[in-house]
Amino acid sequence: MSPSEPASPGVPADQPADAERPLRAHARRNRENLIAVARAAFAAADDTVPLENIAREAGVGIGTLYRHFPTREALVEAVYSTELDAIATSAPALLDQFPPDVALRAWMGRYEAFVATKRGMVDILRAGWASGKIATPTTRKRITAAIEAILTKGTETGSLRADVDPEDVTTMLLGVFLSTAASDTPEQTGRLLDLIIDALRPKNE
Amino acid sequence: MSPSEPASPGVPADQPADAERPLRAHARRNRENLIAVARAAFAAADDTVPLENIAREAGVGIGTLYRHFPTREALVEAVYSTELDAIATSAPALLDQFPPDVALRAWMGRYEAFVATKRGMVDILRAGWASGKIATPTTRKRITAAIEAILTKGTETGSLRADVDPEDVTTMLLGVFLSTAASDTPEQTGRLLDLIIDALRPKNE
DNA sequence: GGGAAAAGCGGAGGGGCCTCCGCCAATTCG
DNA sequence: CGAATTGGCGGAGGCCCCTCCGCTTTTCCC
Repeated sequence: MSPSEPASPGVPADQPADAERPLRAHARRNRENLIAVARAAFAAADDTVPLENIAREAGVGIGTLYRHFPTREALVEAVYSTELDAIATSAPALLDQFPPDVALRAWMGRYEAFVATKRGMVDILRAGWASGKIATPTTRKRITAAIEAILTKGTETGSLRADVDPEDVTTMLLGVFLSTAASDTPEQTGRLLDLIIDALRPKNE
Repeated sequence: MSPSEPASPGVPADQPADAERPLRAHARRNRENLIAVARAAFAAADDTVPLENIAREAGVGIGTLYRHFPTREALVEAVYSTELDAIATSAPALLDQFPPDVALRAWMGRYEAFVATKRGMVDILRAGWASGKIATPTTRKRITAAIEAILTKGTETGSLRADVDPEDVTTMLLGVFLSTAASDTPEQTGRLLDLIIDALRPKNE
C-alpha cells in the first residue's frame, strides 16, 4: 500500500517511517498508549486481562484497540517484539565468544529465561503460535534467522549437523516452551534444551 | 462397553467400579450420550463446537454437560481416552517386533498418526495440556508409562540412553504435537520425531 | 405403600470476546 | 475561507462460556 522508503535494509521499521500523515500522530499516540498499558497489565496480572480494561485504561474505545491489534496475540507481540528482537540479535555475539554448539545452547537458555519471566505472555501466545496462522510471522522469522546463523557456523566447524532445517529447530524450541509452559519445572526445561542440542550434534559414525 | 476387570493394578478405572447406584444408570446414559455426540461433533467440525450444541443434541441441558465434564478438555479426554489407551497399550507388541529405538520411533509415529486425524482435538487440548494443571493426568501417565517401558528395554540393549527421564520424553513429544498442531506439515512432524530419537540415542564416544 | 431425603437435571444470567456501523476531526480542493 | 472527503474513533450488540440455583425423579426407610 504505502510506498515505504527502502531506508535501512534488514531492519523493517515497526511503524511506517515518519510523519507523512499528521493525523497519524493522534493514532500513533493511541497505539503507543495501548502498548504501554498492555505491558503494565501483562506484567502485573499473570494472565488473561480483559482487553476492555486495557482499552479503557488507555483512554480509547474497544473498537480502537481491535483496529490496532486485531487479535489478542497481535497486542502481545507488539508488546514483546522489541525484547524478542534483542534476543534474536544477540546470537552473533554469542557466536563470537563460543563454539557454535555452546553458543546455541546459551542462546536457547537466554530465550528460555525471557520466556520464563513472561509466563503470562506464553499463556496468551500459546494459542496463536500453536494454531499457527494467526500470529507472529515476523518475530518467528527473526528467531529462525538467528538459529540459522548458528547452525551454519556449526556446520562449518563440524560441531553441529548440516542436515537440519532451522525452521524445524524453531518449531522444536517453541514446542518445548509450549509444553513446559505451566508445569513449572525450570530444570526440566533445561534438560529438554539439552536434548535438543544432543539431537543437533553430528553422530560420529 | 464396560471391560473394567479389576485385574491390573496401577490402572485406575475411568468409572467407579460397576453399578452400585442404580440411579446412576440414568446419569450414565446421559454421560455416554454426551460422549457419543461429542465424538461425532469433534470429528465433523475441525474445531470449537459450541458446547451448548453438544448438550442440546444429546438431549441434556448445558448444566448437565458441565457437571459431567467440568471443562472442555475433560470432555475431549473422555472422548479419546480409549483410543489413546490403545496406543499406549500397543507399545509392548512393538517392542517384541523391533529393537527398542525402532520401536520407539514407530510408536511415536502411531501416536502422531492418531493426533493427525484429530487435529480438532489437539486444538482443544492445547490449552489444557500446556497450562498443565487443568487436564489429562491419567492419559498422560499411561503415555509416560509406555515410553518408560521402551526406554528401559532400550537401555538394556544399549540402543537408547539410560540417563533420560521418561517424563521428559513425554513432554517433548507433546511439545512437538503442540507446535506442529496447525502448521500442517506432515513431514515436518516426522522430522521432529526423528530428531527426538536422535537425541535419545547414546552418543558413541 | 407412602413420605422424606438425596441425587441429578436444566436453563437463566452475568461476563468477556470480537464485529459492525454511525459519528467526529483533520485535510484538501474550489 | 468554507465545504466535501477521508481517516479514524468508540460503543452497542451478538455469541459463547461457565456458574448457580430451584425443580423433578429416584431411592431409602418405615
